[in-house]
Amino acid sequence: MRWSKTFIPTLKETPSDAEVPSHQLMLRAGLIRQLMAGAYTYMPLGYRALRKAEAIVREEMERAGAIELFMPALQPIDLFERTGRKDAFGNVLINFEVQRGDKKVHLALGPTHEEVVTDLMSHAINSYRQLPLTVFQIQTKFRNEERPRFGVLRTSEFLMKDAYSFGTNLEQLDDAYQAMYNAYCRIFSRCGLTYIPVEAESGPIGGDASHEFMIPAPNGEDRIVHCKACGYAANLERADTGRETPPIETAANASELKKVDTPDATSIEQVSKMLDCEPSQMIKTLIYQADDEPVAVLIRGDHEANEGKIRRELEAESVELATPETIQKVTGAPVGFAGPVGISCKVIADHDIPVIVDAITGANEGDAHYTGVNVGRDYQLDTTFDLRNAAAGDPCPKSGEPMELVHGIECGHVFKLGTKYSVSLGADYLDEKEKRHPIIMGCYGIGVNRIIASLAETSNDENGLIWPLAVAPYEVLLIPLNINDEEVMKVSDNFYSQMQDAGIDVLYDDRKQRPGFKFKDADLIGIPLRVVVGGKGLKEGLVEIKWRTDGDPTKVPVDEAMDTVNAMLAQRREEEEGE
RNA sequence: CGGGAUGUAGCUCAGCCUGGCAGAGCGCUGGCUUUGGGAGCCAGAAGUCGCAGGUUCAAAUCCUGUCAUCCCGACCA
Repeated sequence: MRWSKTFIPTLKETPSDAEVPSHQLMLRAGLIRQLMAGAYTYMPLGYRALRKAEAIVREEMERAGAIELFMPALQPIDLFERTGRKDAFGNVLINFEVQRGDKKVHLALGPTHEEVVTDLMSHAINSYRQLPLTVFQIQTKFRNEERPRFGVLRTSEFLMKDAYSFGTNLEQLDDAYQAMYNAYCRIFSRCGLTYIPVEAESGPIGGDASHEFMIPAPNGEDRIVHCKACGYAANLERADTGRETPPIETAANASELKKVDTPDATSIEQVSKMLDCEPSQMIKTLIYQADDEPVAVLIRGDHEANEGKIRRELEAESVELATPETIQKVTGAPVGFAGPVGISCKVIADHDIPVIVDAITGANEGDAHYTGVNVGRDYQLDTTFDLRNAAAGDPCPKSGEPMELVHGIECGHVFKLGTKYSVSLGADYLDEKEKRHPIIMGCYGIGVNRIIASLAETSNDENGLIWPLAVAPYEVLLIPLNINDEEVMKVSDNFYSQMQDAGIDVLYDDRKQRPGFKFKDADLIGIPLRVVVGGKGLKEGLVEIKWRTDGDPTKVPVDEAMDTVNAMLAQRREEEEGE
């Protein structure tokens, strides 16, 4: 493609609305343009990259045995009512009524396609002989994000590859899941991304029934803990910590229990400021309503309670923060002054609680806290639990080594669904004994835009983007330095047609611009291989070839240049595949 | 939905406090020169100062409302 004939509006300055690197660079490199919050046009260069990523996804899906189909984005709201997800999605589900003759039809724009695909299979699958089956599609999804942000990382309309597996038993589900998991690893590595498969919320099936594929990036929305030693990684909410119950005994040097006035100080922050202490010295006493029973949960002041873990330890159906009335009843104090000393309900504590010597807690009395609170003497614990979110430095549950906190961009998710949708939408099959069973399903998503955005986010330098060959909009950027120089143009035109003939994706910068201008644009858009034809070099019979990441170009005789380019591309392709 | 910020030329921004001709750089158009890391000179085009209302002789500037965008939080397949 000739640059002069395509449409690549690069920007010298960074638009003020863009904050994260991917957004800034994609805008500046002319890959995208914003229409409104959460909706972007993919410009020719950006769309080429997107389509290359899409092609890799498609290839690997097919290699894994999945079959491509294409479902409607417009869906009847009825399907979401039957699965209960109209309420579950709430505002996120874009839905509206349209007039059709004398009827009103209530439609939704698909945020995902479990309903549609399950409905499809409920009609199309009758027998166990038709299973297992995995289908996929690559299609635009719609979600009314309450807050679209980070440019193209979180949008209300996005390209997603979604696959769904159908099987008769757990072995078939495991096989499909494993096939998808492996395909995802290949996809992300072929796209040149470093990725971490992360254990995620596993739902009703339990075990390792769900993984998210995270691209580590400082601006990622998700926080995960990661053990470098053994590779264990999990969502902050999901992650176990390898901590154990410490000895529960009163410290020998414990100070006296004292009540101090803390007027209006109801938060950890306020109390720590008023009493001039660290939040880690404090015990947060949260009163939860676990089903019908109020329970006090003790968490260190600087930690975050994890309601999922609390619910599991209490074996409760539901856990939520208690009402002010309940708190008043249990603690005898208004909200913000609860503490374990003399409280009148069940108390459970996190592992980190009993080791706090001379802790500070609420006094179960308005405007007052205790200092010098010590386990065994002032309050009693039988044992302790893992009740909080994991934090940097926590020991890994597998290796015991300290874990690090990593921010990540969620680019893929594999999930064992079980029979949730097949039951509610009546997708059954008959087994060999003519017995009816719900089909066992799995679902597997990849955000294709996020592959591109993650690359922009993580693969760049101060001059611009750096594409891997596999996803780059073009593989080679051919630059004649002076289009008024006949000799330069003769050689360049010749290269251009030879490259096209060789099947190389080449962008030909035939614009009437000064060399500096072209070099700056070249670095900005980050095409992997740059071939420069200039008057000076030609006098010695040389052209310059350089990877985007190289410091200096290699000078090559004109008649060897094509061979060199082909060889360099071939080698790089092999390296990227082999990763 | 709560908190914060910003809306002035295609882009980056000044002007607003203290009301009085609508500004600069980049980009764009034409011309000449230049041609190895975002060129120089000359001449131009380009704005409903987000929108609506109010105060005033007079509003980009002050007041009220509203919309949009960005950031933090809440929420989130």
